[in-house]
Amino acid sequence: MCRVRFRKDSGNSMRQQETKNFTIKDIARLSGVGISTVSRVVNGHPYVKEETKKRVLTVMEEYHYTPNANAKNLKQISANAISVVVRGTNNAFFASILEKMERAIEAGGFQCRVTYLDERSDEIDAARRVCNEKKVQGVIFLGGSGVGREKELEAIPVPCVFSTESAAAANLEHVSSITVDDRAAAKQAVDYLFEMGHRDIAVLGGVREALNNIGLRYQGVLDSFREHGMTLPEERYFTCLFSMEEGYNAISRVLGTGERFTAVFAMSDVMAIGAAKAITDTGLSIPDDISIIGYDGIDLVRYYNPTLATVRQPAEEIAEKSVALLLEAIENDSPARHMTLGGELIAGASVKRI
Amino acid sequence: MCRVRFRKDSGNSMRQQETKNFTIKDIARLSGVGISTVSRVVNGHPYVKEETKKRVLTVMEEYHYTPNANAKNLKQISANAISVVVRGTNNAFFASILEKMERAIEAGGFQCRVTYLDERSDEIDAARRVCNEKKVQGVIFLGGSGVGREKELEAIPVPCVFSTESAAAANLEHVSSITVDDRAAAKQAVDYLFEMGHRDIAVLGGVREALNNIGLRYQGVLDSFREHGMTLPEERYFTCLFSMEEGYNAISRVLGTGERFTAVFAMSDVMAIGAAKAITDTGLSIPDDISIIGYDGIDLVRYYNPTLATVRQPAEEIAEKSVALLLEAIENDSPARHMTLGGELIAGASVKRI
DNA sequence: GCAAAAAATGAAAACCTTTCCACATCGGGG
DNA sequence: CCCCGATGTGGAAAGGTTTTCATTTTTTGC
Repeated sequence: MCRVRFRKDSGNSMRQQETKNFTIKDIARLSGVGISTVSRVVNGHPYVKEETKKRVLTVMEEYHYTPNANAKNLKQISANAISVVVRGTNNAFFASILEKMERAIEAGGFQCRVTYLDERSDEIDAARRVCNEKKVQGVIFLGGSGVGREKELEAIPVPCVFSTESAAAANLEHVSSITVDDRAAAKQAVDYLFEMGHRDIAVLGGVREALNNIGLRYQGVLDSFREHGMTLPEERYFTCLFSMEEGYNAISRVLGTGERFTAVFAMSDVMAIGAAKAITDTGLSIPDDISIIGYDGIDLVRYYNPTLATVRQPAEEIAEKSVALLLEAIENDSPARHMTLGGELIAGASVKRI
Repeated sequence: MCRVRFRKDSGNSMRQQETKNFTIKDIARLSGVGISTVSRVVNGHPYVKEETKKRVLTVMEEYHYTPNANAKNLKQISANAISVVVRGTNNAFFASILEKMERAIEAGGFQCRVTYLDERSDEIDAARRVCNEKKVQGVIFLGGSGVGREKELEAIPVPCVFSTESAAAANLEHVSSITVDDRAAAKQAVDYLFEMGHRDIAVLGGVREALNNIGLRYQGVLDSFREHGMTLPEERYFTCLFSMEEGYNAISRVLGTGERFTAVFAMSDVMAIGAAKAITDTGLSIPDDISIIGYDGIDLVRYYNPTLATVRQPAEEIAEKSVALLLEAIENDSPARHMTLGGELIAGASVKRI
């Protein structure tokens, strides 16, 4: 009776199914009221007689009515929502920040709308789209940089916060940023290795570019080497992508050639885990033969064997501050701010004093 | 000049920013053509003079025009899209399936639209909403069961596939399913432990309910015990949630009481990792003191120390078959099918023969 | 050159909702 | 009894797009 699904009886060409979506109009007709009354019921507005409301709700229930969010968003002006644009799914570090952001945003009385970006898509484009469509009042970019794109950012009509990427557009009045001092944090990691007596240190990282996190972490590495009166030989920097598999492959390859070093700094924990496995698979021991320290501070490092040392990026604080800054900008029209947080060295059984 | 952002000059109450979204109409006016022409340019339809097209594109570029997806979806009938409704983010096993599904869907010439569900939301509701709004032609439920909700599923006007959850609604002509034989797969894991000489086996799993995956895996465990002429003592079944932390806590607690066993079967790999760390933190060795085998076959098990034995659910095949079944149902109107796949035992250094 | 076919274009309807405005009903106070 | 405010209700416009249909322009074939 509430069946809404038909198939064409023919069995030939277009077997597309015909569907009838119940609209607010149908519900209005079926319950003998006007569409505005149904709308009021749906949205819990006052000034609907109790009896009418009950009748409409019954009909809605019976016909499985669901409001069409497209039409709603198309019409509605203010949604009290914040959008988070995340670069890449499947990233444990971002996932943990995102989770905390969601909580903070909801605690602030806003809805949270997450957009996941794949490699192909552009974050500023995505943000503009979200602003247009969903009528959000602020945007957080998680893992996007927006560097050199001031002109396009200008076209975004709501306050923005760039979170975790080092180089946010710093000269726009509506664009704030929260970043970790990657250079100092990476230096901490390498300092720690030196402090533990290591002299032959390898670095596992990504492609070094001047202004991104990787470049900054690399600078931090160099800082530490310099401060200890040494230099990082180019053949001790191994480039790979940020995944366990890539970390594994990179280190396996190197160790396979007979190359040896006493410690590795990996620019992300997942890389570090891949590297760690490569080391043990080669028959070497962590930390007896090679020490290893990662970067990020994902949960997993605590559960790995041995516990991995790392430099923790303060996910909690990044999330909270990002949201706080954005809410402030939205609610008090306060100017853009740029905050830098510090990393925290987390010791672990993966580093040995030699 | 292409600035579209203003602030009210007052500094007092409503500091909401006023925005002007450029619409297709604006672009039409600004480039001196009709709106239908702009629409054709945007969507790459034929029958637009090269010159006109160029002019419109220039204007679009200049004013950062982005089509409003709400309006688009509101109007558009057929989108050639498939929706995947995923229960829960932050699940490595689902993430790997999802990734493969996305590829398969795009290879099949469809767009893939992912909806992530949090604990609060209902998957069938979400699916109905997606069907209404986005005009998708099929739905895959990743990790949803739909059991006992035939009536509601009937209201979904497109073919559906339930993926990975054991108990899909089996009597609807448009609802297919792909599942793993959890009972047999779990039995394999425990059989393996018996085969390796273990007699004192503990099980780490979730809340057992008759018809869900956990319940089936539990049945498989009992099957194995029975076949080996033994029973699983109730105090050897530890209930916990599916996370590293919970696995760690559960096993730590037990080991802390001095309780001992020679092997653990954990009903998910993340649990197994937590458990493994709890074991080593207690000063025991894997596999010398306690062997451990997990379930799922996430990538991480290969990189853990020691390599974790597991029963791999064939993620690749689950994804491919799910999509294939759905495409078949969409394109050939073929009837619903229900497939069961097998698990694959992956040996690992975490299990020792005793 | 001319007719007809093909290409190019624009106007307007439709998609589903919210919201504004107008109207109706109903007590109660004068 | 009348008017008024409060309460309840419906009609219609608006929001941005796609699509159909009609119309104009261009090309093609003879």
